[in-house]
Amino acid sequence: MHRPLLDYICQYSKSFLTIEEEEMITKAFRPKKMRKRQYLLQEGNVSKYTGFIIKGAMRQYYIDEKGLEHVVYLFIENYWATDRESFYNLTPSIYNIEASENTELLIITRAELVELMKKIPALVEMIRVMDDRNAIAMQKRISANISNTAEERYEEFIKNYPHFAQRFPQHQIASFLGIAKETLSRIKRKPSR
Amino acid sequence: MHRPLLDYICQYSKSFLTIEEEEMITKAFRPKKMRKRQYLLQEGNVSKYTGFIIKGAMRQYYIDEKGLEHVVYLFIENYWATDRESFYNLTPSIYNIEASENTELLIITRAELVELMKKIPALVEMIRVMDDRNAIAMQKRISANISNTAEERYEEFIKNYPHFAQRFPQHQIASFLGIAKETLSRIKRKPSR
DNA sequence: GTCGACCGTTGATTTTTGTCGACGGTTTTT
DNA sequence: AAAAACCGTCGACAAAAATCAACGGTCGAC
Repeated sequence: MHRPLLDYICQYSKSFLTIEEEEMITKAFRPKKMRKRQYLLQEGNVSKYTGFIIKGAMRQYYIDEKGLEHVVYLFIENYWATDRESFYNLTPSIYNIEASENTELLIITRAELVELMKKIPALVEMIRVMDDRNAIAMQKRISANISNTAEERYEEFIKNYPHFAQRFPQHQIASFLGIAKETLSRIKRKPSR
Repeated sequence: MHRPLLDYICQYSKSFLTIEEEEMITKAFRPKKMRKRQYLLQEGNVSKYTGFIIKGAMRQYYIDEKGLEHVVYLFIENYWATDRESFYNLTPSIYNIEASENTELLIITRAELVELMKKIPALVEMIRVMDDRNAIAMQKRISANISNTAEERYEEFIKNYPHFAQRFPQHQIASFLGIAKETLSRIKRKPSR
């Protein structure tokens, strides 16, 4: 079941892994099965693991002072789920990461990951490339948030992430886009052009 | 004039630089002086350089289809100015990076940076740490954008970046926060608590 | 099979924010 | 020194989106 992860590393590092490296990775990333509604991370805890999603879907959200949920990330296969700040600093997180479907993950702790990075250059390179792509994606999301209307943001979301709309309930997508669920419902109803 | 950069690398990589490393860095990062209103990057061009700001201030923005300017980043001393996507992929950028004051930079090309990273581990480590901090900062900005009102976003901005309010005109800060300049003017007028 | 959560939808209304036009005070340019 | 550009502010109004309340459908738990 580690194949998707190994492929992923090769793809993004643009290099090959030796058999020994593959074995080290397979040993370090432990499989974890989660049922729908289980938490990979709960508010107040340290984000102990980074999880690579093999099969399933998750969402990351926080609860504000008024008790309202705000979705900050949606994850499906081949995404990395963790609260980066908490995972790196080992500080308590304000976020929850919850399985939206029954989900299979490969998980690793910070200490294990640091060790593995010392031994496997391709992993370091993969992480660097992911950081870059992630920074670019976040920049685009910020651009959309500061300059587009709710409708434009939704259309862009559907265009860029067509699979997500089928996997997550509509009110969570609305939250992810920063709009009320009723507003999203009305946007979808009205004939776009 | 390279001292701030060398200090910066030591600080974030948590390691020391040898004399030889310092010399390599000093040779690779070239000083560039820019007058207010000059461009480090213009829309349509490749973001050829990454610039480390020694003295001064810059802003990164783009012009939308309606001809309106949207500020996506504000930079002051000890910030890195570049369009990451364009710099990394060598593709044309949609952004402009303009000096808001007379500014002194240290600039480096992608090819030079790649070479330098092969020779200086502390530089690689510094970039990794910066990527982390940057990802965390962007995540917070996204959280604020999807869940806070204009007034809350402004207060958070003032709290987290107190120096910026003095360095940039108010309408640029409004744009950065994703609100109309008139709205920001009204927020400031009204007695906050 | 029934009950209760969850989910999406709709209408009515309120709140927030944007747009437009105008004005006076600076600063910059010529 | 005059002209032009820039900047923040304000009022009136329009548009966008949030909020509140209610309803019917689906699905899972018991």
